[in-house]
Amino acid sequence: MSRFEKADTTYSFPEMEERILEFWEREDVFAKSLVRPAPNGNYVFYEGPPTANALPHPGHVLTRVIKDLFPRYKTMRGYHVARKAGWDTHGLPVEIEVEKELGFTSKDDIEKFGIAEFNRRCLDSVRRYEKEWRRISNRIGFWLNYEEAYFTYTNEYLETVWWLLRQIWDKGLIYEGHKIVPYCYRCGTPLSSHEVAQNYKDTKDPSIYIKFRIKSDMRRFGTELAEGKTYFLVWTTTPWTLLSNVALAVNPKAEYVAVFHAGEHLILARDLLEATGLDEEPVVASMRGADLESIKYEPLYTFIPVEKPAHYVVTGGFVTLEDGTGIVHIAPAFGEDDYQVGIENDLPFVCAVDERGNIVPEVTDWAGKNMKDADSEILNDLKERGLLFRSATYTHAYPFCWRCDSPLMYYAFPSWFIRTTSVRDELLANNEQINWVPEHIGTGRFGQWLEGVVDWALSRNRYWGTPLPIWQCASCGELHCIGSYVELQELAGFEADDLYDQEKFNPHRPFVDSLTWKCAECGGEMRRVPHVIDCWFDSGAMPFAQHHYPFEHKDKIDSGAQFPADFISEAVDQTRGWFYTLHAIATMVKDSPAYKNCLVLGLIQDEKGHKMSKSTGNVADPWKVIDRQGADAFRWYFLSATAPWVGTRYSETAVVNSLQKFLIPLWNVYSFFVIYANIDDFDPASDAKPWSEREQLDRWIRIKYNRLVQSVIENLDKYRVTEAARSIENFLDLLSNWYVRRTRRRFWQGEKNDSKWNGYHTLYEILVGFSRLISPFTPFLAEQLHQKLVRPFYPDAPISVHLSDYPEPDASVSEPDLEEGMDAALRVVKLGHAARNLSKIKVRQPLRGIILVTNDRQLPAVLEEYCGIIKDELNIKSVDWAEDAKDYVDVQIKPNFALLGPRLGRQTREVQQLLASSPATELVAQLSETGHVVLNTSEGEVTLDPQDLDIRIIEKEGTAAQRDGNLLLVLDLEITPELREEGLSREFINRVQNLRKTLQLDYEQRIEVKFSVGEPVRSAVLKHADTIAAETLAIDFGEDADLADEQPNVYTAAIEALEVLIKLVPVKGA
RNA sequence: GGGUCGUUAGCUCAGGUGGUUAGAGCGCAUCCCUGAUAAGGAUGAGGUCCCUGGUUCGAGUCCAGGACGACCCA
Repeated sequence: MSRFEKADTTYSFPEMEERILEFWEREDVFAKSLVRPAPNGNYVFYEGPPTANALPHPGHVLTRVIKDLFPRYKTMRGYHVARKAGWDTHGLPVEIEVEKELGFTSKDDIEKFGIAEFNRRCLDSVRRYEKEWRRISNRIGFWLNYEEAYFTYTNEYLETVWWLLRQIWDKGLIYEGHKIVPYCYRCGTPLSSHEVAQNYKDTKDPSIYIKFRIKSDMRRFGTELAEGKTYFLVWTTTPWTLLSNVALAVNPKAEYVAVFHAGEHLILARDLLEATGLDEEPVVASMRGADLESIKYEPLYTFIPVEKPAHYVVTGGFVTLEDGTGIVHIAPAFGEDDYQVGIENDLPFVCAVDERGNIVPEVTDWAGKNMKDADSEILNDLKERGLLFRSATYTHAYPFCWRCDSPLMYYAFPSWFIRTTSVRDELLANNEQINWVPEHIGTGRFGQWLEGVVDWALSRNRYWGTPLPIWQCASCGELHCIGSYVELQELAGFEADDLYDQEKFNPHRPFVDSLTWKCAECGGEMRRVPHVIDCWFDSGAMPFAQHHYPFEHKDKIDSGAQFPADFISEAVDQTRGWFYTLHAIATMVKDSPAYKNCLVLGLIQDEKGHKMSKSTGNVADPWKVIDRQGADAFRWYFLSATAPWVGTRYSETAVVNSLQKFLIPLWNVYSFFVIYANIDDFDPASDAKPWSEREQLDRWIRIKYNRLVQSVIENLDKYRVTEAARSIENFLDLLSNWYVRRTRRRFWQGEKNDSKWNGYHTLYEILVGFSRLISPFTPFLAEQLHQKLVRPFYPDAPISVHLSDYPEPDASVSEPDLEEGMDAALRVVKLGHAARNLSKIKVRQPLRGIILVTNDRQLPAVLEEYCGIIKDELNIKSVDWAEDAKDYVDVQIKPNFALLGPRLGRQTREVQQLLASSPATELVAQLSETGHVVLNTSEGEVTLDPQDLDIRIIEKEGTAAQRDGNLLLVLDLEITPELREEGLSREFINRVQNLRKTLQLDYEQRIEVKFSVGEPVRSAVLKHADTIAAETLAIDFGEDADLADEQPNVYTAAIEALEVLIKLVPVKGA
């Protein structure tokens, strides 16, 4: 009868995991973990909502592994971790996905198709991907509360977003302005930077130099310039923007000159004289850019009247001297820099081109023409007026629309902004309260971003998103921001039975666009502005919106129960995404950080170190590895391989490595335990001896285990995942390769004695504790151990390992002598194996002994109790300490640099040389006689005390010796006839054991053995017959000279080129 | 163009506050162990610690400049 379920060594981890998933589902384990007693209160985790517009890739799996680790850990440590799932459902990425499906190329297609239906398709798409995300999240054991997941498109969520916007509105932080965006006039849509980056092409544009005639008095720069024939020379590649020119910009620090050319004076940067071919002309004046500020010039065109002062020189650091003339023409409608300059100098906003790329009617000469087509006509006009200095063509990289290949234009769109610049100080102050892991993100990437924060461009000219809740009066321009559905209903007076059922009331476009009311000021019609908002605002609103705050669950936020978060974690690309929007909204609305600890993950790269992306097609499918190696292997790889914030090169081989390093050895230890516990019918619930009565090795592994618990908790509390995982690996190595290895013999003993029972109890307790310790890391294998080791014996135990308490370190577990001694023994054994290797004498051959040499006076006493283990492990008869070290070692003396360096300074090097050139033995003799060493240096005598010297022992040439620091081990290589016979008998045992294994005999199967072999093996085997019989479980053992290899049950083997015949017959019923 | 991180063995990565023998795992070679082992152990080969300069008695480590790579932002 077996108490423990057999643990095959040919085991499929993925299959085991599938069974455990079923078990979790059947028993509803996650739900049960949520209602566990939580004496330590809440640990708040925010799930950063994935945008459900594509399949998850390995990077997402990493994020989800980390996001699972801490909630599991904290739950087991007595916290309640609510962890609502969430999905980011709005936004351009989703729209593009649907546009692709429907084969759309422009916004017109969407409007023809119908916004309502288009939005419905967006929702369908999101739902579809959400299923895939749930499937993989579930498979890797990422526990989240999907039952109560938040979706950013729901009425509840959206209402909170409106409420938040209203709070920000009430603070006067929302305004309308212009945003320069890359824009395709054919598709009628702005493009995101990602789209722009897809289609840069080399293109030919006009390269023209134009003269702007100066109106101001230039006399102060020289009398020659007073005559009115002085011009600014300006370069541009977009003649059509000249229609919208309102200023010229110079670099205030650069040097400008006026040159005389063809009867006129031209002003440009000195550095660009040669590039414009004016370097031969006489320079009549020179000035700083700053001197030119405010100088007025005649506008080239006056089709559009300006309502503010314009057409003068401004200064700006962005003006470079790399090409052109060092004087830049400014058209605020058509460039980011230009727009900023316009704001800073309060310039008028002139826009001579409409949204379709055509010249506006006011420009009577070219009204209705496409801007590009107007280029040449404008050129001709300037030429006729004598204002064109030179024209050529110019080849440069320029972005084109990735859909229709039209050249993009940078166009100033009316947009709504949040004035985040006015809360910059608060953003920075709240950032101080966040613990960033790694630290540099907080001060670097994130902190610097906050310092240079710009106003948040909030609106988007799109369809599938949270509508901007701002209504404007068509007559007087009065604005109103809506903060709740009730308010909207009162104003707009629509019918809805249920404001939270989208069948009855859908706050999305197009319905919301139809709601209007009379302006309170003038009686005009209040209409909604047409925009939706940036979907990043949605995700940043999740701390509040996931609870429909403040309309419901007001207390969760106000009491601090679910705000701010204790922990969030996403990849580094979220720095300016979710990390920022969470922070900005929380700061503006609550003047608080939104999260206390933020673990920033590196990006997962492909095998060549490049970011995985859909467009390059190097995205690995995580399912392959999960199906083949299992989720635990995947998880362990991410958690142990490298620091999570360092980008990791991902490959299946790497996952296999981590499987072999951790999961397989652990499985083997478990399987070993099960084999012997079943043979001996071990009952874990039986009485265990107190630790004080157990063996050294048992107490030692418990000490190491206790240290492990301490280390894992310390590291996890600091969010140091890799360190925690590595300490687990190191412990497993000690458990498997020292504790189990050294304990095996105890389990092999035939009778059931205390020593054996102590071993079972110890290994059992360690394995059970270990399973809890690793359960946040590898939840499946941990569960397997719990189910097989604990549940059958302790009916009252939690039904899942994830419902048990996390191990706590036990301060009373400490035996410094034991720990030091065993560690030293390990060190000696390592040296012994190394020495045996050098001597090429295998461990099976017993040797007389080892001689240890050290100048550590404590070591012999420390090691005394552990000589038995050393002898056994190294297969030697004695461990001796050398009385006279000189026979085995030489001495090497070096300065103790850490002490002598600061004291001697420059002399250090000379002392080093003197020590190296003096015979070490003499120095040692001097030291033992006088207590110090005196050296004659060029700068006088130097006296060195023992602590100033680093005395090392080194092995003499030609001995089978190995050294580790100041411990040297010498192997006695002489093999006496007795040792030789013993060695041969062990060879024989090995052959029989190999046979047992080949024949797949049960571990306890008794056998009958006959053998036939020549000398010298024969007499060795006969001499040690009793031992051989005992070791191989042979109840009948003897020589049979008549064996022949054709006979049944007779096998051949070889010992040192000598053929051995062995007849092996299992004994029935024994 | 600005910012952040990185560059250490064939590969993947460790190397608080500077201290003279730079480590681990994988891979390779040789050997050992195996009555838990798809395992494990040992030894070996394999390093201009990206380059240049500086600080220092002493630099993989600190400073400056540069090269290359990745990412973010213009």
